[in-house]
Amino acid sequence: MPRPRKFDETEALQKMVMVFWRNGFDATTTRMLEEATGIGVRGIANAFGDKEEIFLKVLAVYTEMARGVINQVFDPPRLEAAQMMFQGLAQATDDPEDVTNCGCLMVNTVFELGRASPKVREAVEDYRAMWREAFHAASVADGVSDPDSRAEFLLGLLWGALSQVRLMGSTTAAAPMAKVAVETIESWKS
Amino acid sequence: MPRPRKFDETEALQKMVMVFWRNGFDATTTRMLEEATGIGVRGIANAFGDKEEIFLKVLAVYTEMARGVINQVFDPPRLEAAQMMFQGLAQATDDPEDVTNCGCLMVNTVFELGRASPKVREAVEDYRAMWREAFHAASVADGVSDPDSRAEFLLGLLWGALSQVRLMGSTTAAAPMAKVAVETIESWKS
DNA sequence: CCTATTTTACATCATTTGTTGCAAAATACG
DNA sequence: CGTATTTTGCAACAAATGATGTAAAATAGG
Repeated sequence: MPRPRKFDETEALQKMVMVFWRNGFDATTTRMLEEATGIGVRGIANAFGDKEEIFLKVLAVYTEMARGVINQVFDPPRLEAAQMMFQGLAQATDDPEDVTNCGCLMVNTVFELGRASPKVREAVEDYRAMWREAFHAASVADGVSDPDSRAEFLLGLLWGALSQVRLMGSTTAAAPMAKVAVETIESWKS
Repeated sequence: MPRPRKFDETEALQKMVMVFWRNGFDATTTRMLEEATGIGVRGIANAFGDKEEIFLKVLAVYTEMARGVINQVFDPPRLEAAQMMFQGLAQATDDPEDVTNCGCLMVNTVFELGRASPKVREAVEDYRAMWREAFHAASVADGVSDPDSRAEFLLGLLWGALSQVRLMGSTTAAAPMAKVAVETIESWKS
């Protein structure tokens, strides 16, 4: 009985992920979301709620994207997988418009919103927990001592490297940090 | 002949440094600057210019503050000084209102403004160059090989650690990264 | 075909916020 | 004491922008 939607929800969400990823929360205007999705403001608000609700849905999509990568690379969970993550992170992208040169949406979000929104903070914490667990499982699988601390350290190093990417606007900026990360992990083995 | 100012310029600037440091550029409103300095908007604009000009002056003050610390700690320039920097960075502050728990104004600024303002970006680059040179001089003084890369790496690690501070809102968040930084530098010696 | 229900498009509203105009106030010099 | 010049405070302005009201449009079921 109702009039059907003219757009695909998940497709629209993915487009909005890119907009927020590239511009952050504040700098993303409703007009930009209109242009990116082809949907009017009213339609967006009708389907996804207000700006914060949209952003939370965007963060959820982003988290699932990352979860997919993690599940793929950390199968089986190994420290080598962590090394691959760091190496891949610092790999140069040919396309200057590549969104990965914007760093990580979660890292950037924390800097922008800080502790302003509890729900956003919660989403970021969940995201961090996901990575922490991946690193922890890898540490356990390779039998290193004190996997808790190792995981925490790797998480910090990852976020630091992503900060560098955002700062310089290029994934190559993380190369020095990635290099030492790989060497450090290597020294943990055996 | 002119009417004299009711406030001290450098004192007002230092107070504004704290406001921007704690809240960032966008979240800092003219009203907050009024409240912090006790000067009206008109007086601030009259003395320092518009918001971007104010911010640039604030960045300059911040840079000089850091330069003072660097000159003190890196005298003489030694890798041990770099180690002390990292250790001090991760030291817990008793006061939860301590502004150092907000991370580094320069790091936070890059995340917020990105490449929006060329002048701001230039100020950040100058700030980074200052630290890079300190690390470089220390590397040269201790005779390590490839001081250029070492300096770049230490700079990246420092910014990564400061990202962690901002993220978690506490200097203790940088402890794991500071620990590995100290160990890594230690391994360079001899 | 008619109707109920949702979507859509357009416009408008309300709020925030950086900026500026204007007149009064204050001081140093002649 | 008078005046020139700057500062100050109040207010209003202008722009950006997220949100919303309203009516037309579209579709599925009766």
